[in-house]
Amino acid sequence: MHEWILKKNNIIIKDLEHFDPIHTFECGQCFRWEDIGSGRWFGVARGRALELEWTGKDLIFHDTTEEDFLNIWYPYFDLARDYGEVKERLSRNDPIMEEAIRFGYGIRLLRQDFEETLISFLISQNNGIPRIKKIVGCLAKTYGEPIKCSRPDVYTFPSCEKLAGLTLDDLQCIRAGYRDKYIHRASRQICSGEISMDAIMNGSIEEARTEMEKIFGVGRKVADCVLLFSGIRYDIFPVDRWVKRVMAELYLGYEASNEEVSRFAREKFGELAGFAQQYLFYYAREKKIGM
DNA sequence: CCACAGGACGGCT
DNA sequence: AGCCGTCCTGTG
Repeated sequence: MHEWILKKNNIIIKDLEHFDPIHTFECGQCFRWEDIGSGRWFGVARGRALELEWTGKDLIFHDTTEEDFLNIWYPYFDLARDYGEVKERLSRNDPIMEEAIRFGYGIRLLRQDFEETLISFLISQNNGIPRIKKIVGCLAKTYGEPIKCSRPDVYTFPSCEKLAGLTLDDLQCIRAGYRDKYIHRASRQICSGEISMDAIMNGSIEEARTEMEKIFGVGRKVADCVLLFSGIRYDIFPVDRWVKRVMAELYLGYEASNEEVSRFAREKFGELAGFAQQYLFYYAREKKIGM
């Protein structure tokens, strides 16, 4: 447990290591955090809004309660994990990974809400990050619940229950294109109980993937992203174009199939494969590998 | 005007 | 089981 202090309505973790908001929020795992300047970021997660400040060594949670800090933000930012150990184990005998970690040293894998992660990554397919953020923001604004906080016009991410009640026509306004039918059917599948959350949460990796891929619009890539970014499992290595190219250039020497890249990485990085994927993804984008 | 973007579906062989 | 045309929309 990190030491923290409560000062007025703010909670401060002093001298936090292995964190940088740019690395964490810009590594492709989340779409609702915004740089508002002066080291501050504003985001919405798990039905709460938060203004986060990073001084370079202290992390400040503005206007929050101890209860929300402990129940929501501590797990959300994966603060219980020893990232020093993760990095040490990943970079042992691996100078490539050591270099990648030097670039993205402040990455943390956020434990995001399952439904939000699912819908967000359905939207992500065949789309760039700016447009994903735009659609997700519009979805929240149109169908989420308003949140009272320091900033105006802030909304929760709508639940699948809410989305399941909408028609395709209702979804047209978010401009998600052909993905709107994925949102429509997927949210209904989640609510109807057709999808076994037990298989996803507690099954083997094969069982979890098979169950995820029953969801309309979910293929291997989206399934793996949701399993990783909602904190269900970490021994998983989502392969997209970027990761495929960075793996070809840094490790394999040739462009292997997604399946082969994923197998190779899971064998090499084991239970830390998910962390390795994030360091490599961030590194690939920073170094523009694969453009 | 056309290519293509951080995929998946569905129909074809 | 693998290949490939197609899918909305915004941006270059």
